[in-house]
Amino acid sequence: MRIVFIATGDIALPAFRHLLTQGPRPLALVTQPDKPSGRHQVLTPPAIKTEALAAGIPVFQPEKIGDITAELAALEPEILVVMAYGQILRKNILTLASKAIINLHASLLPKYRGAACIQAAIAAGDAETGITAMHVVRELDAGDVILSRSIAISPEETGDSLHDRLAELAVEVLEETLVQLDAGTAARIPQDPALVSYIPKLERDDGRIDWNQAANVIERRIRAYDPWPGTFTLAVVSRAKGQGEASDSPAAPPKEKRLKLFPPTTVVEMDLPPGEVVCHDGKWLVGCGQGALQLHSVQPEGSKRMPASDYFRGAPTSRFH
RNA sequence: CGCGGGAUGGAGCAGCCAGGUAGCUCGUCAGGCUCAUAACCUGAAGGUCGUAGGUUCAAAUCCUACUCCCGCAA
Repeated sequence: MRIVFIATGDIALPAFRHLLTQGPRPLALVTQPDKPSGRHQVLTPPAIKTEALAAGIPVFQPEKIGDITAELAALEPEILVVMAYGQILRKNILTLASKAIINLHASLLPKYRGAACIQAAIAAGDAETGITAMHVVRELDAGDVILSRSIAISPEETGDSLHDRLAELAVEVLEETLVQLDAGTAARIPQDPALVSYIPKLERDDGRIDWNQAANVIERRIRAYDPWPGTFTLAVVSRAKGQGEASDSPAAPPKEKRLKLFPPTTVVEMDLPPGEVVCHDGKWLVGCGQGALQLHSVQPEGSKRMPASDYFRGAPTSRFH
C-alpha cells in the first residue's frame, strides 16, 4: 500500500514508528517547517521529522501544504494518513490519494472536534475518550467515521498521560483502519450533527484559573492542561519588608507574580472565599466557587517547581486571583 | 544576540537600592514537657552568600565577565 504520512505532533510518533517497522513503509512524511522554539528561539525540527530522516524517509516541510501538491501527486499515494499536522488541507490535497485520505483524531467523534480534544475530555470529567479514524473532508474533523477505539480516563489522568496512551491506541486504530480500507470493508458512518462539539485551540492564557469555579472543575482543568497549556494563577507577593521598620517607601506596590499550578490537587469540602489561601491541618487550601482546592505542587515565576508548603513558607500569600 | 526573573547552612525566603556582626519560617540533632504526638518548651550543629576578577579601610551588598536554573514567548 502506498502511504504518505502527514503529521507534526508527537502524538503521531507511535503510529509512525509502527509503519516504519511493520509497514507499509511510508513513501514520505509531510510535516510543519522547523520553528523557533525554547528560550533562545532556536529553530527546532518536529521530533517526527528527525525520526523520518533517521529512517531514510523523504521529508517535506512546506509552508503551505498546497505548495507541494505536485510532488505529492508524483508519489501516487493510495492513502494519506493525517494526524496532528496543524494545517487545514485544501481541496487539491483532499483528492490526491487514489483510495482515501484519513485522519486519526484523539476523541470519540463527533464529540470534541478541534485541537484541544484531549484536554477537553479530562476537563469535562468524561469517563472515556479515544481515537477516531475518519475520512478527511473540507470541514475540520467532520468526515465520515471509519472506526474508533476508546479507553477509560482515570481520576488521576493528566493531559500528558492521556496523550501518551492515546498515541499508543492510535497504533491499533491505524493498523485496523488500513486493513479495512485495503479489504474494502471500511465503514462510513456520518457524524450525528446533534452530538457535534468543537473545542478551539488552547492558548497560554486559557490556563489561568478562575477561582470562582467549583473546586472539582478546577481540579480537572489542572490535570487536563498539564503540561499544555499549563495552569496558573496570579499571587500577590507581600514582601513583608524585614523587621527593620524601613517603611519610608510604604507605597512599595504589591507585585503580582505568576504561579504555575501542577496536578495533583485535591478537592476539599470547605467554605472559603474564592481565591483566599489558608493553611489548615498542614494543608494549603485555596477557596473556590464551591469547595476548596488543596495544592501540592507549584512553581513561582523565575523559580523551580516546588512543594506548595515550601512555596508558602518563603512567600506568604493570602490571596490568588 | 527575542524579552525578563533568579543563585544566601538540608528546603523555601529576607537582607542588596542608600557597603560596616549571617537573619526569618522550617528541617536535622540533643534535652525537656506529655498517656501520647507531625503539638509545645529549651539548646546545638550546619553557610566558600553561584564562579572569577575589580573598586574600597571594609563587599552578600557597588562594577565587569562567566556558569547554571527558571518565567514569557513557541
